[in-house]
Order: sequence, then C-alpha cells, then structure tokens
Amino acid sequence: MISMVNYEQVIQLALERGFYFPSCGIYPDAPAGFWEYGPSGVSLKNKFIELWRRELVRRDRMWEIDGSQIMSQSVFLASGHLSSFADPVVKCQKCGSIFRADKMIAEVCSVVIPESAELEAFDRTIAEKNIRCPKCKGALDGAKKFNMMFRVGIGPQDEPAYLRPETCQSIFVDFPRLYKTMRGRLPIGVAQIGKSFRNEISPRQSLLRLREFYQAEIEVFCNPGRLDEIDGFSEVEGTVLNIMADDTIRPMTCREAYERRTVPNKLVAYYLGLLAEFYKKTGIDTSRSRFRKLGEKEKAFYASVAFDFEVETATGWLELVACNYRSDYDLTSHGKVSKEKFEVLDDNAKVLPHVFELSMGIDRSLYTILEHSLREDKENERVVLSLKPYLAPVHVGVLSLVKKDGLAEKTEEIFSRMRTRYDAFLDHSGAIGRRYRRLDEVGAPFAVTIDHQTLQDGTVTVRSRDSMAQERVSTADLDSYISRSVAFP
RNA sequence: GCGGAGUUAGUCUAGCCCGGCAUGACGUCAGCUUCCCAAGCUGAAGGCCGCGGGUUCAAUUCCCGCACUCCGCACCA
Repeated sequence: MISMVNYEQVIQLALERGFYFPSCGIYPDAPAGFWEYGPSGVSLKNKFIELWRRELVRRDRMWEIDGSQIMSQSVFLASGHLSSFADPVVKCQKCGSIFRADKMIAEVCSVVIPESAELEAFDRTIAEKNIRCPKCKGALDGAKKFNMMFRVGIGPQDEPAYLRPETCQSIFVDFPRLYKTMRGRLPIGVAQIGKSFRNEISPRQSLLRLREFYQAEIEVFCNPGRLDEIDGFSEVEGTVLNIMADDTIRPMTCREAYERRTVPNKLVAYYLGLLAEFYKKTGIDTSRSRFRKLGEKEKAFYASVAFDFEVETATGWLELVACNYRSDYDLTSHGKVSKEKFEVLDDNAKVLPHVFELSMGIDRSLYTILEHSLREDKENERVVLSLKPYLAPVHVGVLSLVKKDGLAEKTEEIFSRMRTRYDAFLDHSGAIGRRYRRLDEVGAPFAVTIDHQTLQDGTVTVRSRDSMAQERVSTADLDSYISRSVAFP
C-alpha cells in the first residue's frame, strides 16, 4: 500500500521536480561534487533555515553572523587546517598516478607510518624499501601533502588565501568584537549559515558528499566552570534523546542523560535537547535517529566529547550534525597566532571561554527530509511528498476546475490575493486529478479548487494532500485557513 | 584513488554482437471533450546517442583515452 522509498527515487524526484541537479550539466568538464538547488529545492531550503532560526537561534537568543567564504592564510595556520587538513600523497614520475602515501606503503611492504607523520618519513621508507609505482614500476616523486582546502590567490600578487572548509572559523575570529559590541554574557551561542568548501577526493551520492556545501553552525561560548548552570535546561529536561554509547541505543530524557553522566554536563544536554526538538519538527523520522557518542579514536583532535547526530536513510546511517565540545582549542590557538585577547569577564572573573559546537550539514538534512517524506501511495497510484506544511516548496495550489464560464478569471483573482503571502501555484490546464498528483509530488499540502459553485456562493474546495479529503471553505475564510495550516509550529 | 557496472529527449527505454535516416512509453505544451482525483481524441515541441580521438565511403553501433553517475573498498574535522 504505502511503501518506503530508496535513494534512486529521491534522486529521480529531485531531478524531475526541480529540487536539485548536477552543476554545469551542459558541459562535458562538469566536476563531480557540485550540485545546484532548483526552485523547489531553494524554497524547501529557505523554509528549513527559517525553522532552524526559530528553533535554535531565536529560541536561545543567539547571534547570527554571515562571514567571508574566503579567509586569510593566517586563519588556517591558527586553526590547524593548513597542517592537519591534508593527506600525504606520492606521485609516479612516469605514469602520473597518485597514491595515498601511508596506504600505499602499508600495502606494498606492511610498514605502518601514521598519516600525520613528517613527509621525510614517507620518503625515507620509499627509498629504503625501494618502492616503485604499483601500477607501472616507475620512480616515485617525493611525498607531498594534498590539502583538502581550495587555495585561492588574491589580487595581482596572488596572495595565498583559502575557501573556508568550515563556517565556524569566522565565528571564532569575530568573537572578541561580537562580545564587546553586542553586550555579551556567557553562555552565548553564535550561529552562521553559509557555504563551506572541501576538495574531497571522491565526492559521492549527490547531496551527501559535496565539495561545496551548506553548513549551519552554532558555537556556544561558555564558562567551563559553570557548565551545569543553564537557565533553559528545565525546558528540555523531559526531551528524549536516543543516545548510542558502547554499541547500544538507549532512549533517555535530557535529565536522565545528564544525571547518569552519559552526557558530561547540563549545557551539552540542553543543546542536544534543542537539536532533537528541532529535528522532530523537520518531519524526519526521529525514531530512526541517534546521538552516537564517539570513541577516543574517532573524535577530531580538538574534541574532548563528541556526539554525532545520525539518521537512518536508504544509504545507511547518515551523519547530519557533529556535536563537539572543542574546549578552548580554537580560542587559544587564534589568541596565540593573532595576539588578540579572547578572555572575557564572567561572574567577576576573567575566563577564556570554552566552545561547544553544533555543526549541521544542511544539504544532508534536506536529502533526509525528502527521503523520509516521500511515499508511494500504490492504492491511489500516486507519489506523495508528505512534507510538513511549513516546509513545503508550494504551500497551496490554486486550480480552476475548468477554464471556461469565468472560472479562470475567478481563479486568478483568488490567486493574486494569495501569491504574496504564500508560495502559491496557479494551474488551469489538464485534468484536475493530474494537477493534484503534480502538487502531491512537490509536497504542496493544499489545493484550492474554484468550481461553478464558487461563482454562486463564494466557496471553494480545499483538498488536502495526505488524505485527499476535500472540504468547502468560504473565500472570505481562505486566508486564515491557509495561514493557520502552513504556520510554523 | 582502487575494483565492478553504466551514460541514447525533462524521465525511463529499444537499437549496439552483425556499422547504413534515432524507437517506444511517460511527462510537457496547444486544441477538443469531460468536470473533483494520472480518462479519451487530435496536433506539436523536445536528441551533436556523455566528451575527445581513431578505424571506415559511412560510427549511437567497432577500438583507445577522458569525464561523470551508481555499487563496493578506502577516505571523511
């Protein structure tokens, strides 16, 4: 009857209905890992971002900024990306093949050299063991670092700079100014939505692994001595988190998670709670989600505690948000390199804030919303995108039952009253059932149909997407009906 | 990056072995008809058959290279 969908069906819908599609598609040299959002995708994305603003930024009274995508070399010297965000590679002088140095050496002669070792270590082993190109036996060049950041040259001097590999660096860099000018008090969240860039070796699966992608990041600056003093904690203490630690998933409330020390402090428990409540409202099936506590080896080098928020999709468990307690790693290193002071006054004492981060992948979240919302309704021979009404690219379709007898004109009159307030879609042509099905596929929760009775008594039918049920509504009440139905929660 | 499979209209697809004007369906658009759930009829638009090279009188078809997509592996701040 109603069946779940797979990855292919989501891609198909995305391509056919203008959600997203490959970038530069008409040219043969289109690079992998770049996708664009079409009209339906942009509309969904904008609404998703609005929900994020409501549920996280405004709810927690965070500051939102919008930083540069290109940042100076010094930023990444301080952040560690210049040295650490890179893989060691060697190139064959003869056939030009490129290999991961550590992997190739381990494979050929079983000598294990850590990825982060000095480049000389790879060169030395290659020379000692006389390692040649595994493909053509040619001589190998010296090892180099392949940095995953995109380098750009600025001005005629080609000054080195980089496309940011994560949005949060501008938040750290801007923190001292923000704190002074915005009258800050700890704890304070600073949020940012924007693009980040990573030169992935092998981008895959459309929106799931991109070279240019959207992040919504929140950095919460806090006093490490007062992590259990969180005003809003009572608001989320009953919120259930599916926490996965030691390979088992256990649902527990934020309060339980904190009291059992599964989550280290109230501040982290509070933000995981906010995040869980946000995702519930996106329409993602959160019964198939988990906060996976990362083990020592999996964590990023700056994280002392880390949870990945993951959701089960047709492609397996997918990481949507990385939640890292970054301690004072970032502010300390930016302080050292820039000589800027990052200490602030809290509770009459000077303190270097710690940072807890929620780093959200927007593209992956949108994919998951589509996958979890898409249904094949075999009984009614239709494909339905059951998006939350407030996220739907089209709020309401406005249809004339037939074009003649003045119905088209009446329909346009009703449409023009709605079009600046809602994402409304006007359609006169074709069989009415076909037009309903088309709207079902872009997730429009309602369709308003103007028929002969409309001309007599001023009522229209409102057909709802999920139930296909219809009711008559007076045109005088239409605005409040739709506005109530598509309002954010 | 490695191994495998693919790439023909918006989408899916036939043709490829065996070289000779590019198939069909769905969708889209217009008209007629019906008037509340993908009905029917008529018509139309839409393709350098992924890109580049080679063989050939002639390449969607055979050969080589590349790009991209998908699946596994690896990678994944």
